[in-house]
Parts: sequence; structure tokens; C-alpha cells
Amino acid sequence: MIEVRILRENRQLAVEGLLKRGLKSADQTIQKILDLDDQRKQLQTQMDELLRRVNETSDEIGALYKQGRGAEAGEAKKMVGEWKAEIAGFQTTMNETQSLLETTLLSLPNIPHASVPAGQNEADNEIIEVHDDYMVALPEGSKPHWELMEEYDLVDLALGAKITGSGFPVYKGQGARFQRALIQFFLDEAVAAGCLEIIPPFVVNADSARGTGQLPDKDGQMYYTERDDLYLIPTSEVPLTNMFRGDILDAADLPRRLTAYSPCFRREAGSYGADVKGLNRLHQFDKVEMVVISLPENSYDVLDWMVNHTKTLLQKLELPFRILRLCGGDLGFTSALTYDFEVFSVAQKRWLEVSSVSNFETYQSNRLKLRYRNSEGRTQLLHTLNGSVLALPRIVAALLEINQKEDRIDIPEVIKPYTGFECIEKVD
RNA sequence: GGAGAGUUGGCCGAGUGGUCGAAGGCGCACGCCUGGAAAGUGUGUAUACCUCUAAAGGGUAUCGAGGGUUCGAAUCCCUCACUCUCCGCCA
Repeated sequence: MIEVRILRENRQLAVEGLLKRGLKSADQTIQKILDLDDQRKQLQTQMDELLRRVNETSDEIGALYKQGRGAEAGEAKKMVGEWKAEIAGFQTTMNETQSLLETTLLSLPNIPHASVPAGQNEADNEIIEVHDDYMVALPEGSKPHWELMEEYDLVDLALGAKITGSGFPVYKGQGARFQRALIQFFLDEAVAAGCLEIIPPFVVNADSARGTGQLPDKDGQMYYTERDDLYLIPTSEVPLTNMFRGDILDAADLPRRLTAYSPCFRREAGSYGADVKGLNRLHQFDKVEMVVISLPENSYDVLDWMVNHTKTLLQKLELPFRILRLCGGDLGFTSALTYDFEVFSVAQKRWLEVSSVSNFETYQSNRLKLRYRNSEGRTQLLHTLNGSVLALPRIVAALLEINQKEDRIDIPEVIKPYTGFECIEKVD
């Protein structure tokens, strides 16, 4: 949720920024928001005045009774009654105005950062770095990861479909161990970089889902347990960021850097065919996430730091990858600036997104009411950032494909201490 | 799942209809005292919104959340959430 203050003070910049998302009606929407906000203020003033009179008169009534002047008190009561009816009217209008204001604000996505290129979709994303040091051309007869998974009995999608449904894989044997090793490696790297490791709840309440912006706009994409009114997390960003909901942090304690592994649950029914084959797209997948709460003035340095961290991970895994700066049209609703990391799937011959690193500026913290006290002693909204470090399935897919040999699949050097085996071999 | 007890400011804790945004204590900040510190002592110490503004000030709301009774609610009533204790169940 954008701060009204920003819209008021930097209206032109906001309109220009939102235009990069292809949002042409932004100026009208902003006008509506400012009008509603003005209306809200006016109502507040009038209502407060009435409430003041009620409070004052109530005190007087008490005093009159003590003095035994019941008749006068009765008169005063009548007046209060009238005011109260008036207040009730104001209250109704106020509530309507407030909720309309909020709905309108929620309909507005975050204002893109100055560096975000205009554009409609992923084709317009800006490729800012390509790391092809580890790019290889696979020999004839090489296989895509879904064939390798089956051949080496690492991941069983059919079995998952039997137990749960499609998109819920079963990892087995060396496949399970490999997955766990990668998770462990990613967590260790994040902790070494200064993050506090967290194991959060994997199910959250509606307040949390709202806090990070999954509600109301991504309602249909989350699994929901009606009986208890809880949501399965689509990413650990949700519980991690909501740890700070409503908090006023001490500037000296910032930045707060957190990391967590969690399974992620997503209902999203995507496209069909090769796009969703194998591990490309799943309803349940594993991810290690990083969340940072930062002072506003430092948040873009933090973003660079996070990008650098992710870059290092991919280099250590010896994968070919590239970094994209998302264009306005592809940018997530709540993000001001997002870098996507894509690894190259050498067998599928296409890029797969494995990480998304974003700065939300105050968009999330405004809804979370996550603040700090500045040097003047005033509370001010903080910036929130998060990024995947990394999402597992596509990393696994890319690693299996690029490291396949005739009779085995090699394990990246840095992962060997975690797997305890040097390569994946066929089991009889 | 059953029974009972609770939820007050950063923390502890008083407060059963008006003078309560809330005693007292702790903590914290600043000052005095001191060569310096401790002790002592004084002052201050919530959040949001509105108004005003150079600053200060003023108003409104908030005592778990929401609703109700009342001229007036931290205090009475209802609903919900959470915490604790005991019992049950369980990894």
C-alpha cells in the first residue's frame, strides 16, 4: 500500500513511475485518493469536535448531579443525545470513506524505481549480466532432467500424484539427500553472510497474508484451510516479514537480516506442456529465502548486497546464469525494483527463473506498520526486501542436466560435503 | 476436546461507573550532586489521526479485539482471539 504522503508530495513522479507499468489511469486514481483523504480529514475534524462536546458535557452532568441539580442535568442529557445521533452519522460516512480509500490505495501497485525500464512483459526485461563461464554444450543423447529423475529414481511425480495430486513430487534416496544437501548449503551460506536463521510456521493467518500483500490480490493462489481460517505459505517471506508486523524497531538494530528454509505451496495453475514438465513448475517446492528490514536510506545498498549474495551462490554451484532487471510490466505488484536470476537449462535449452530479489520500499511496511524511530524521535516506515537464495526445483533440474555423464550425475564440489557422496549413480 | 483463571504503558503492577491515558515501582533519557562513578535527587518517558504551526500548543481515539448498556466505561453485559493451570489425547 503506497503512502498517501508520497502521492501527495511526489504526484508527478508517481504518475510517471506507474506509467512504466502501463498504468494509464494512475493520475485519476491518485486524484481520487487525495480527494478521499481530504474528505476523511474533514470528517475527522468535525467528528472530533462533536466528541469533544460530548465529553465536556458529560463531565458537567456528573458535576450537576453532585450538586443536586437534576433538572439541568436532564437538559444536558438531551443535547448529548442529539450530538450522539449526529456522531453516528459521521461515523458511518467516515467508515465508508475509509474503506473506499483503502480499497483504492490497494488497487495501486508500488511505484517502480527510477532504474526500472518501461515495458509490457518479460520480453522487455533488461538483461544486465550474463555469466556463461560454465556454459557447456551437451553431447548427443543427453537428457532433460525429467528423464534423469526417472532413470536414477530421484524424484517421483507419479507417486506424488497418487498420494496428493500433480505437482507434489516425492523425492527419493539420493534425490532426497541431494535436495536436503542443497538446502543445508544455502542456509549455511546465508548465515555466514550475517542472517539469523529462522524456522517459521508454514501456515499463517489472514492478517499476515494481508501484511505482505498476498491478500487481497493473490487470494486464489494460496491454499486455504477453511476450518481454521489459515493459509499455507506461498513463500517464507510471509512469516518472516510478518515477524515484524506492528513493530517499532531501534535504528541501531538495523538492518535485520533473516533466512529460512520452507516448503512453498502455490495453487497457481500455469500453462501446460514443456513449461510445467518435470520440476519446472510445482504446487509444493522447497526454497531458502532471505528477508531484510532496512533503513530507507540503505535499502538499495542492501538490494545490491542480496543480488551479490545470490550471484555468489550460483557461481559456487558452477551454473550458467543471467541477471535481469524486470521491466514495469513484469514487476510484481508490491515491488519497486526486482532482479530475477535465471539459470540455463542446457537440456531444455532455455532459461529458468530461480530467484527473485526485490526491494519493496515502504509498500509492505505501510500495511505492516513496521517502523523505526529516526534521529528526531519521529516514527518512520522502514523498507523491506526479500529474495530467494535459492528456489530448489529448477536449480536441481539445471544441476542434473548439466552434470550428467554417461553412467552417473556429478555433484557440484561445494555440495559434496553435504551429500556425503561424490555422484549420483543408478540403483538396481 | 473438557473445566477454571487471566489479558492494563518498554517491563512489573494498582485500579469495579465521572476528578483515569491511567497510582506505584523497574527500566530508559536528560539534569543536579561527584575529581569520576555508585548511591541520592529532580524532570521527562505510548501510538495513531485531526487541527495549528517557525516552534510550542489544542482536540479525538486506544487499558487483548469487536459490539452493547449509560449523559459518562479500564471498570457493567455479549461475542471472539490469545495466555496460563488442571484433566483428556498425542509426536
